[in-house]
Amino acid sequence: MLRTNNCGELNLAHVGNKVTLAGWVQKTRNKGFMIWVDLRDRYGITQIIFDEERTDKETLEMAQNLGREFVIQIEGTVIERESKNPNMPTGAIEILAESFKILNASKTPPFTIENETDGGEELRMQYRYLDIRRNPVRENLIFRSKVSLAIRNYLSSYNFIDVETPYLIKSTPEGARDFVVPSRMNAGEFYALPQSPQTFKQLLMVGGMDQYFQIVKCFRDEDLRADRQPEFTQIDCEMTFVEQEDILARFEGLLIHLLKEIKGVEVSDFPRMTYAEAMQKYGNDKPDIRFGMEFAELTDLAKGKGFPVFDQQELIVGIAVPGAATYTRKQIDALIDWVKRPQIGANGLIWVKCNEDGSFKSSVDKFYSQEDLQAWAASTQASAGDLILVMGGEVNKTRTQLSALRMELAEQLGLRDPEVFAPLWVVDFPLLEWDEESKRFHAMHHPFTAPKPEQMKLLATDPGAVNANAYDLVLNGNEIGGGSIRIHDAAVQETMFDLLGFTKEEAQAQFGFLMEAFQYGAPPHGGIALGLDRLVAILGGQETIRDFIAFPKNNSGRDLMINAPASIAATQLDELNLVLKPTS
RNA sequence: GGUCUGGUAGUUCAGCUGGUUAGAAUACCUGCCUGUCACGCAGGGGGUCGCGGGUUCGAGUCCCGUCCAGACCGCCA
Repeated sequence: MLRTNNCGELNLAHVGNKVTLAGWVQKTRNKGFMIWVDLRDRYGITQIIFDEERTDKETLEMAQNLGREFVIQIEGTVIERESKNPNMPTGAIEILAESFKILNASKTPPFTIENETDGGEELRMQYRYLDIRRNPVRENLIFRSKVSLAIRNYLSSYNFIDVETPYLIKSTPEGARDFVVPSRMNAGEFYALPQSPQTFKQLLMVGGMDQYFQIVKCFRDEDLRADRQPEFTQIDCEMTFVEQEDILARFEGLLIHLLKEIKGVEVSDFPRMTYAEAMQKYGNDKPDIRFGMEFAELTDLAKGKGFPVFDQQELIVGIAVPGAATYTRKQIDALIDWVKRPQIGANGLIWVKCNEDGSFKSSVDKFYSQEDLQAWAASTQASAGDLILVMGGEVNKTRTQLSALRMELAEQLGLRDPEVFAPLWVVDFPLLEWDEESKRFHAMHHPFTAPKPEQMKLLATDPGAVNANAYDLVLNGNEIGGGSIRIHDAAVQETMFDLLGFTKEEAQAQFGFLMEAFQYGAPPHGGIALGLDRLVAILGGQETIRDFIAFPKNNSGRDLMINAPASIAATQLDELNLVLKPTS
């Protein structure tokens, strides 16, 4: 061992001990007569002291030349500090250096290795190994490891078996774009990296594994976001001989366990909300229910009162913003501009101030009486001092727009407290979703999701109306998991592919193996997959997942550190039977 | 594919309606300093203002293009 102790554990009890420490030079403070060196490792910082009287001259001179991030090994004695630092765990002691060795010098790092670094995102990603030396990033990774372990412990205690599934699989047209890997041995053919181990976990159920889980990388070749990476980690689970209730109970238990274990927070009995209800009350299938501002439909109240803008709208819907009646003209105009941005795309925003004296002041006073506005206030559950904001238009669009505004206001009003956790289940998702562009149905969840048994007949007559036993686990406005009861009957699966526009041949070519498996005694089964990156970030009080991933990719899907993706040699292309299209 | 914001010292940023030699903080280097711990003090070095073109007597500043980065929309079964 190059050390007898780490840099975070020594205290007054160790005074007099001869120790050897190794670590990085965090900082040196050179007073001439004395040099202090803060030595850092994963466990903490210990102050090393060199001084004129107690250190030999040569060692002292060598210490003058130590730079930030040098890796050194020092031998010395633990002594009590003359002036202690109560802010650090090792602040009562220091190491009087007798000798030290530079294990490796360091160039001056491009940014400071401090909790509050001066480095920007790009630079930090380029030198991720330096960023990981900083406490916040290191703690996030340790936090992730803790969450991951708690998940394994929980699932193992309920007899889930961890099984690895392959990464080199087959491309399918449904869902996200695949990352594709050329096969050298099979000219002109390609593997795809899994978007999820979906079919494999179902085949494990057919194989009698009964309860499976895997903490597994998944790959989707789609554009990135703060909470989306092209490779991400799922907690993938599947259970046999279960109904929706069983799965919800088990995974509600998992989140309860995690919140208690990791955050010391007690939650129970997650609310259930149907998809339809979520859309109606929050305009969103992953509502943040840490705060109110629920939608109130004002269509009947606002139409036919001579306000031409509203008279022709399909839906008129409002929210009451708590305590915002004091907003100035300027603040309200800013909100109106905000919803008019192309990203939101609203035409406008009507406002009503609920004055303390019970009267109302609105942007549509010309068209609506105080009684009308009173009715709006009652409907939106606005009280004195609140500001009612109302939008109108086509149903889905308007809900989406108002939902974005609701989230923005919550952000502005500080209602999204990262230490408050409000989980819920959104259930009864539609099985299919009509896609205008391709003029066909898409699976809302995925093509293996089972229709609700009592609605099976509807499948032939009105497939768009069929719901599924599909559910999402939502936490603080983020979808952290989703799953369903699966189809286990070959004929039903075939019908499903048919509805999704597959020909028999296509279905056979792409998923024949699954439908064949279903003919060998496939048991009823269902499951769920939770996004680990997102879950960890939210538990850690953040919504950007990058700092919880050791080596994340940037907005354009690049790894700035290793500079990937990169072109490959012509010989490699040859071997893979690939020809590059010349870029114009 | 689209919208918006940004790119100036190693780093994070300021630089107004175009006008002397482009600044601050921090980091770095040198010296001083008898208990520092965000040490302090004095001094110093450090810039192709992303790149290309244009307008102008004059461009970090205005215009066009382009590249890069970030947020978002589309997309993400």
